[in-house]
Amino acid sequence: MDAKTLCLGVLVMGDATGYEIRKMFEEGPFAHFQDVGYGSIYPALAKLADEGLVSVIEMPENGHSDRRDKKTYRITEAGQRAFNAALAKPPAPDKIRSDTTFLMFFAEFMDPAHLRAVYDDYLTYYRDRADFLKTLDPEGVPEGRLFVRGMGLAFYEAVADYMTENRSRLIGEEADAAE
Amino acid sequence: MDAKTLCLGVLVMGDATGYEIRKMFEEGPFAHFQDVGYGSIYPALAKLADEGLVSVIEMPENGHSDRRDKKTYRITEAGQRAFNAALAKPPAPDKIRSDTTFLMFFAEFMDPAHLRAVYDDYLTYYRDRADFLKTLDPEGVPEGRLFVRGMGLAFYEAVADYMTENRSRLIGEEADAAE
DNA sequence: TATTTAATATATCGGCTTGATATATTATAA
DNA sequence: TTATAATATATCAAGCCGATATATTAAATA
Repeated sequence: MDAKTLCLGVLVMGDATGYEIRKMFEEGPFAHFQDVGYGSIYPALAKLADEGLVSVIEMPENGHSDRRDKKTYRITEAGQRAFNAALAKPPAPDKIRSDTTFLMFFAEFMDPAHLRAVYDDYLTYYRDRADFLKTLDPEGVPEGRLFVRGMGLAFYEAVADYMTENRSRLIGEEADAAE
Repeated sequence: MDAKTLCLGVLVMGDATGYEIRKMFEEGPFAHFQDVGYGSIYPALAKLADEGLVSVIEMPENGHSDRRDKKTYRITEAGQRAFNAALAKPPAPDKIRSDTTFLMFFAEFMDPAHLRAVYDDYLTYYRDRADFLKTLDPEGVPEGRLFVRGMGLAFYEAVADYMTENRSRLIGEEADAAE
């Protein structure tokens, strides 16, 4: 899924600036299964505007502001069609990059204290992500989004539970005593 | 984790060609949490050789072969040190790219038959991956690798179970009847 | 046996992404 | 009032990705 399609996906849900699009992937509803940075978003929006798939609204509501540079993007009808076409294509296989898992794979080569710190940070992160998803209100959210949210929760909890139950397999007592 | 470190990780487990390194990430023990292609591996191996972190053995065992181009790589002592140093650094956060999840997020916009095909392919893939991990023999495998294998299994099963239990939320009966 | 297909193996290249950085404004907190 | 955090756009070098080209060797099929 290229940056252009990801941007269109955000824009079908409503107008947004490049900054707001980024937030959707950093901490918003896409955070647990997609990522895209400014370095991809701004060029993608420029191309989409070139192709007529989005329109640019410079400074919408607060008309009297001095702020010249804020640009809000809106998907066009052609953009809607392009997005639907992208959804109709067979998706690429999942791609997961977990450096932490790579470290745990080589646990034998690692300093026990460092391994323990990495392990517990990772476990905390996964538990926090799961807890966060549980706080979200399902009211008025389309079924597709709720389904994906539930799948993210299942995933985060499975990993966190596994790491809680199997911690002693990688983390020795000395490492715990060390702090 | 850059391509150089990933290659070193494979080589600490034994000598390998670029092709064999790739297989480790495509279908081998790293398949469920890392990926790297030829376009990264061959340049990385060249750089590692330049820096003295790996040595190159051209045509090892079958001495009389006509095959001139096969290159087997072996990690050096400096390479071992470089790898240990890479393991000691704090790992980057996980990065997940699931185009299929992105599609399911926008289930409302999709053709039901296509959604169903995508859904069931994905579910089958996850179930197959889980089943495959269960067939592996734990005999003689270091604890770190077994731990990671178990975590992969927990992850695959959690997703497959969720998708089995919640299928009807996204996939209607018409879509099933359509085939 | 001959031929085709699949697997092994190296390598490159354009386009795209990543992560860092620069810059400036606006809102909030101290 | 001042400092800090959040909002916002943009660019760039380095590196990665997917596709492609090429060739050999092993296995399967006709």
